[in-house]
Amino acid sequence: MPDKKAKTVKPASDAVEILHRRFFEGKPARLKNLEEARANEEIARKIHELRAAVALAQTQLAKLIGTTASVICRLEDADYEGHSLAMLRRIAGALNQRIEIRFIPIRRSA
Amino acid sequence: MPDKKAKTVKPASDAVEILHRRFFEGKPARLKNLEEARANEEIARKIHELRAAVALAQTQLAKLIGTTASVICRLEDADYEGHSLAMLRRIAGALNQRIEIRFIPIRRSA
DNA sequence: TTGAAATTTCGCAACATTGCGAATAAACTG
DNA sequence: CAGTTTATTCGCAATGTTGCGAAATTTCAA
Repeated sequence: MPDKKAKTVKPASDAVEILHRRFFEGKPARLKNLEEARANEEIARKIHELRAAVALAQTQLAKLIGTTASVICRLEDADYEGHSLAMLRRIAGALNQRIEIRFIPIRRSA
Repeated sequence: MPDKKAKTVKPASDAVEILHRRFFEGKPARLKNLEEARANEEIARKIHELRAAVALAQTQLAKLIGTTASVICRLEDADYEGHSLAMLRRIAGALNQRIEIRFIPIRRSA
C-alpha cells in the first residue's frame, strides 16, 4: 500500500472512510434495526390494506399470484423480515398496480 | 467497457416503443416481462447514478456495504434480474438514503 | 353454541440472491 | 508504451426467500 500523508490532497479513500464512519457511527445497529423493522411493518401494512381495499381473502389473492394463503399471511405479518421486490411486484401486478422504488436522502438532524 | 451509457435516452425511445408495441400487442405475459425488464434496468441505473453522484468506485461502495466490487457491478448491469429489497436498502443506508416503496395504480387499456 | 370461512403458525424442500475470488477487459496516468 | 485503477464476467458455495400442506386459532353469521 502506498503511503500517503498528504494534507493538501484528499484521496478518495478518505472520503470512503468518512462515509464508512458515518454509516457505522451515526447509525448504530439498534437504530438501523429499528428503521428496518418499521419499513417491514409498513410493507406488511400496505399489502394488507391493498388486499382489503379490493376485498379479497388471503386465499383469493394467493391464487391470483399463484401461491397459498399461508404465504400471504406471512407477508402481512408486521414482524416478517423477508420481504422481496419479486413478491411485491407479483402482488402489485395481480392488483393492477406497479411498484415504484425511490432513493430518498435522509437529512441527519443534529 | 461494454455499452453502459447512462446519459440521455430520449431520442430512440419513441421508435423503440412503437416497434415493441406492435410486436407484443395483445400479449400480456410478454408485456409484463417487458415491464419487468424496464424496472430492472431502471434500478440498475439508479444504483449507478447514486454511486456516481458520490464519486465512489465499485470497490469503495462494495466495502461500505460489506461486499465486493463484482457484486456491485452485477447490480449495475441493466440485464440483472435479481434485484432485492435487502440489497437496495444496504446501498441506500450506506449512502445515507432510504428506500421508499409505493404501489401505484396502472391505468390499462387506452 | 355450532359450523364454515378466514387467518395464523410451523417445518422443511425448492428456488433465488448474495459472497467472493480469479481472470479478462477497459479506462486512466504518466 | 507500461503500470495502475476500475469495471466486467464467470462459477459455485452460502445464505435468504418462497412453496405448500397441515393443524391450531380466530371471525362471523345463523
